[in-house]
Amino acid sequence: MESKAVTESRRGKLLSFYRKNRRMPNITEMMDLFGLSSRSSAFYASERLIEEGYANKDRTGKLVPAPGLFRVPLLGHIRAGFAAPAEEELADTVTIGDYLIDDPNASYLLQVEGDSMQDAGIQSGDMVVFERSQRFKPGDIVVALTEDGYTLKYLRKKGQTFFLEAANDRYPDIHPKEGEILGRVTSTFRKY
Amino acid sequence: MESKAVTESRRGKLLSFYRKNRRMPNITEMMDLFGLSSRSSAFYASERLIEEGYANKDRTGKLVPAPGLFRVPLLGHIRAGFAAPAEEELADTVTIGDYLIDDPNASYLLQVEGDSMQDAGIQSGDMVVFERSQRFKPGDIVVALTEDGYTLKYLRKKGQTFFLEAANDRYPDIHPKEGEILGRVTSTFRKY
DNA sequence: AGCATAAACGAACAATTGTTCGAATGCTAC
DNA sequence: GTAGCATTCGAACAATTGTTCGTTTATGCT
Repeated sequence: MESKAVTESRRGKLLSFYRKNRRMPNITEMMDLFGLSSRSSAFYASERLIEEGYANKDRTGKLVPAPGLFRVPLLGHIRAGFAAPAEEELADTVTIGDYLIDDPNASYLLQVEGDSMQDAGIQSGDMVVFERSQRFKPGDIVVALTEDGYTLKYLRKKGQTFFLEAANDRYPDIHPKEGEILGRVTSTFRKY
Repeated sequence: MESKAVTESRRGKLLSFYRKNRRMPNITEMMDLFGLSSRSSAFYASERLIEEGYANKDRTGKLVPAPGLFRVPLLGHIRAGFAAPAEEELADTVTIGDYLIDDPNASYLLQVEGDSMQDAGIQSGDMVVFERSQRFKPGDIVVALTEDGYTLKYLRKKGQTFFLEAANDRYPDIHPKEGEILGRVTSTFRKY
């Protein structure tokens, strides 16, 4: 029984279709996509894909992507400087966009220039997602709008007063005015 | 004419529907979604959304998300340590998942543990996307599978020999054997 | 061989699909 | 007001939708 392999190959075609058309195929399109010549065969095939966790169906019967479809293999953990074993078998599911942005309506992007947050692992050119809100606490990396423009800094607290500290010794602290802090950095990403 | 505002509010509803159902609504569903009582009104509304760049239509007439639907406002650039002006008006389009992964079939995730790449802005806990291929060059951050497990290192070249260098002075260089280098790091991301 | 199961097929079903049309309603500017 | 435009409505169209059924072909196992 090579059914597993067939279904796996169809997962690839399904994923390609989804990436190209930004929607899942309907039964007729699956027929073409899989090279079948009967719509009922495609219907049968779709049920296999659902069994494998690659897709789901609406209450209306429409095909919808399941998390498994986007699966990017998570190989394991890189331990310390001197590496450690990792379970190649283990595959976990991460949909990166949704993972990085919790509240799409309050989230904004900033591209970082300069080295003020270098010691916090944020380099020049990195993209920063920040959530516009007043719910931040000491230790958070915050986006502040000072008279000079946007800044990225650690929020610190000394006694009752907040101040902004760069993650780079070469920059002095800043004491922000009321309402200058726009939000909290929730994630960052970088492309090489 | 407040059409712009109405359409903008419908974009929100459309985006919510899409995030919830992982597909775009059909005409009937749009009717319910927008509180209209005629399918032809929803059809008309859909054409407005297409005009605004929030959606598109297949050759089959099905609604498909356009890049504008996922738009995350890009506020501007944070310059140097001492901030710089940024055009709040400017909004650019980034679909993060697609942006970070070029070749979905050859890409894998690793979660970093340890501080060996700290000076390269990769911290413990960061997620690393790497592309499994032999096309890498000196200066790339590569994933190597040594006898101790996975390691993340800079690929360097001295004369004719390659070696692996950590972005942290406390770790020594490694001279990898043939075929030990699995691939090249193409992007990283981190969530706070 | 023979049996059992899996997969594909073609025909048919009612329901839903995107779309068009003409008529009504609302709104803004004169 | 009235003229013009944008929007909504309800009805109707042919085409496509997901699904079911009974039958046929392929595959694996003993």
